[in-house]
Amino acid sequence: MVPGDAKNDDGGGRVPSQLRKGVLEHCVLALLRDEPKYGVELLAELASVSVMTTSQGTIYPLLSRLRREGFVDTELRESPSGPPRRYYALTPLGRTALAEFAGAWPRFRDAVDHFLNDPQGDTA
Amino acid sequence: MVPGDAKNDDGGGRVPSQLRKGVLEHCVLALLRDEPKYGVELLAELASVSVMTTSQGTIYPLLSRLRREGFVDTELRESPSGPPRRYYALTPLGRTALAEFAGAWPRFRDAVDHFLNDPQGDTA
DNA sequence: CGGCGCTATCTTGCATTGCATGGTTCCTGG
DNA sequence: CCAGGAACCATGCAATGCAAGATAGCGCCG
Repeated sequence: MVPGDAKNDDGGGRVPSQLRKGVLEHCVLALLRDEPKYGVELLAELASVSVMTTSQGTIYPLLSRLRREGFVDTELRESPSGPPRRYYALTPLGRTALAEFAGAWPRFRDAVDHFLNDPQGDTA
Repeated sequence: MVPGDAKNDDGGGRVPSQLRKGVLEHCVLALLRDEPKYGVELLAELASVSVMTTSQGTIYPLLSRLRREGFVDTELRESPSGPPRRYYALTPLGRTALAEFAGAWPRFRDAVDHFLNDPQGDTA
């Protein structure tokens, strides 16, 4: 098994992996907002908030997609020790997508909160 | 096309359909928390919060899955006018699943908020 | 100098799940 | 009887996270 892989994080609260669908991509864009980062670095920053822990098999296909669709630009840089790293940087298109998601997310989040807390539409 | 179908709700705020993955199912469980409901009724209540608008092609396979996995129990009742309706009611297992999700959701929600608002881990 | 392990990237195949489309059944109204 | 609507369901597709495995550069230690 490849080191750095993440199994199901049952400790403390299992979050169905399906929840991450369509969100992980935008979290990655958010992480790139201020500066370019490379794959393993992104993986570590995601894992710093345990529910977002994911694996290389998830992040690399995702990054390839972002690149193919023009949301990020890449640049190969040498590492001080180890193989070269591929850095990903937001393009203007990527920034637009991030802003769109940032606008849509609160509506979605509040909708789920609504159904969980007030499923019958009771008047509070 | 079947009446009552919902296309992409672009008006007012596009929410990627992938976002709903793994959430819709639990919203349905939440809607059934207090009383049994039938398919078209669930569809209408979901649509009352526009970002959750979905179609029959989504809800019926989902309900079948919930039934197959023992989260809901079903009962056929006659309608005052029209074909009989299949009512879905939560089983104890379904309540457990709902409670689990209700516990996991806030962690997930806060994680996304974190990345969107504070991607670099800055101290506020 | 040669093997081992670490960092880092990438590929393949699969499972889950929302969605579009289309079809069937039952009831009501003309 | 026929038209139309309400309600249910099945099929096939597409998006995407994931497990598992392959490859390559670099440094350490024997």
